[in-house]
Amino acid sequence: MDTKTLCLGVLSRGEASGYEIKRHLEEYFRHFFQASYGSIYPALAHLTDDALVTCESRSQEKRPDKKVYRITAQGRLALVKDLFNPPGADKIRSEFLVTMLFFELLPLAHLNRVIDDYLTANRDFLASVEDCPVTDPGHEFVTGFGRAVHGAIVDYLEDNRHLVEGAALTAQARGLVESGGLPARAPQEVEDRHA
Amino acid sequence: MDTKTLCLGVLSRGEASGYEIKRHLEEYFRHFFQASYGSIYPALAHLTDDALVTCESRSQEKRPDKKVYRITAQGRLALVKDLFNPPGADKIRSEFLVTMLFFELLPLAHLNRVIDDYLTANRDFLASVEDCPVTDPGHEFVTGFGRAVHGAIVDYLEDNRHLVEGAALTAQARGLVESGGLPARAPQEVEDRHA
DNA sequence: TCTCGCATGTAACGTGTTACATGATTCC
DNA sequence: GGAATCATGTAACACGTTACATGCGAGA
Repeated sequence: MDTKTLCLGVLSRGEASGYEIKRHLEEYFRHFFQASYGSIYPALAHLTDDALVTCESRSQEKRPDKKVYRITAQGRLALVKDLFNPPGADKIRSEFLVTMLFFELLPLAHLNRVIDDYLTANRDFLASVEDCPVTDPGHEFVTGFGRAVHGAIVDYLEDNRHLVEGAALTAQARGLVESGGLPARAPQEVEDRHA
Repeated sequence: MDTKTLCLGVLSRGEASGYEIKRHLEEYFRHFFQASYGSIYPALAHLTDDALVTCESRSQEKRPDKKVYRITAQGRLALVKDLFNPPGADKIRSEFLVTMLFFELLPLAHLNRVIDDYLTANRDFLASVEDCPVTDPGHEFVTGFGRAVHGAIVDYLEDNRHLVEGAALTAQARGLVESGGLPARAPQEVEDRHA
């Protein structure tokens, strides 16, 4: 399953240009599949070669030409075949979690910022999902899934960021003591953060 | 951030061979970063070229030689530098969710199976996490994160699989009616499933 | 004027996966 | 006898990202 399948899927619901497919993917797939023009346009070219889609150029006034793609009968068949394969395990790559795993190498202030940013990104995602009208049961299911996961992430971070931040704080305080600094204020600061 | 960083991270906690790094990554990172030998061994070779790690061959009796890698001072510096970069957004690719989005192209029985399998995989993950002893705060945080996310997924699927399964069922029943079949038993079956 | 949205594409590059190749030991 | 674990690596292949290249119109 790759960008080609995604394009076929979008086209199975109606004709579209490469640009429109990108918009569509951004709206519905963003949180579990990413695709850039650099993968969409080559995918569309490949699908056209294989006669899984047809392409019609429409000249527009005051706009660049638009290439409208439509799925063919063979394309629908190929899509169903592909969807019939048992889906592979989710592939996840989270630089955030790698950073957390090695948090002891980072200063507390940096850690705070990284966690704040990650929380903000997740909250933004949740907010953006609310504005998005649901079109069909598949979309509703997938959107709800995203809401559930990102909601769980936000809750978890709010309740458990102290695990790493607390450890980073003590490590930092220890460092200050060893170097003759004054660790006295630091614990107070963290109390404020979470008050 | 790539496999090289991961290897440096593991080595920052002690010497290890390529094989051991793989085991370690599987144990701690599996749910948010995957790495195969095909990426680990070349990464290690590259790190050695850059003097970020050193490599020592140890001959073993009754075993193939082992190459033990150790991080250097420059390696530690490179790791910290890398960890200091603001982590990029999580990259997720879920074939399962793509399948759900286009569920209307699949027969109900197949849909049931796919969802059952996905649920099983998530429950297995949760169970395997319970057996895994926690070693440090970073590990604890990251493991708890995985538990929160996969727990939310299991709960969501249990409560909401009817969204797609119900729609698939009505679509299938409509198809049967149109083709002159007998749709009468199907609704009963689904009642049983979720009883 | 400048940025944003519409609109299409390519080329270089990086990175990872899969399959292949080898080989001994231990446990069932 | 066969599978699993320990152990290392390469080569071909697939795939995707990023930056680059081009160009008009509308609105601030």
